[in-house]
Amino acid sequence: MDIETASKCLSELGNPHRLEAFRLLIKAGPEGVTVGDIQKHLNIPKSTLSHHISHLVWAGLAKQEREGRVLRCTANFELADALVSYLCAECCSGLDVVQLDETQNV
Amino acid sequence: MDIETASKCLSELGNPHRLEAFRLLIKAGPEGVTVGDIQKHLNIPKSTLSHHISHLVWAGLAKQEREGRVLRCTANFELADALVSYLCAECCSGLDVVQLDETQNV
DNA sequence: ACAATAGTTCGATAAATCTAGAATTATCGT
DNA sequence: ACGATAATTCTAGATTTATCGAACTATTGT
Repeated sequence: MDIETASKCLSELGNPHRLEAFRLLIKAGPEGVTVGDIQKHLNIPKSTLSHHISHLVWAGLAKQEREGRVLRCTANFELADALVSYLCAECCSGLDVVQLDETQNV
Repeated sequence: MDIETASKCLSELGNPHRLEAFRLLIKAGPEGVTVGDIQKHLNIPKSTLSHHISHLVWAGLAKQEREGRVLRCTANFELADALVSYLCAECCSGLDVVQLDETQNV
């Protein structure tokens, strides 16, 4: 992960609609969700949503695959992990971050 | 950390100049660096740099304190850590992230 | 008071982004 | 073939962002 890739990803995630959509993709796991599912959560016009999803795809953070009439979206988990690792290594002090992965409430 | 705060921070870090500047602030530690120091690294006009730094300050990611003629910039380490923790919890699978904090090369 | 240094603020321009309706494409069921 | 569903692409306007020279403010040393 270089700084150009990182800033590209951060820029794309730096939009409330896209961050929320990406969060849904991550939470959905490898099965992903359809564009329609995302729309139900975000409640924005289809064309606007489609534009945001294409941003995520362009940045490599998500991919889309057709399944009949629906398009299934999945997160790029490797890239998401690489981005967080980059931020851990380069852009945070690392004091209070690790334990959050071990357990959320200690 | 809520999603609005997170997307605000990510948006500000989603610019190569600002991400590089912020990285310098983090690496500098609590002593921080001056605006002039940052300019030497980024090699962009003063007014442009000042604009970017004000973005970071506006987002709460950095602060500035006058020391005589120079302005010393420091990162907001708490916010940086909170942002990374948020991303770990909400926006990554968490499989390959933790160990990077323990050691970089295993 | 003056000159030099460090940085910000102003102002203007160019470029990118966000939004969303309308038209279009793709697929499925009958 | 037709209608319904799912989503994209097109187009355009409004807003935001990035850039940077010029002018300005603050501080220090002489």
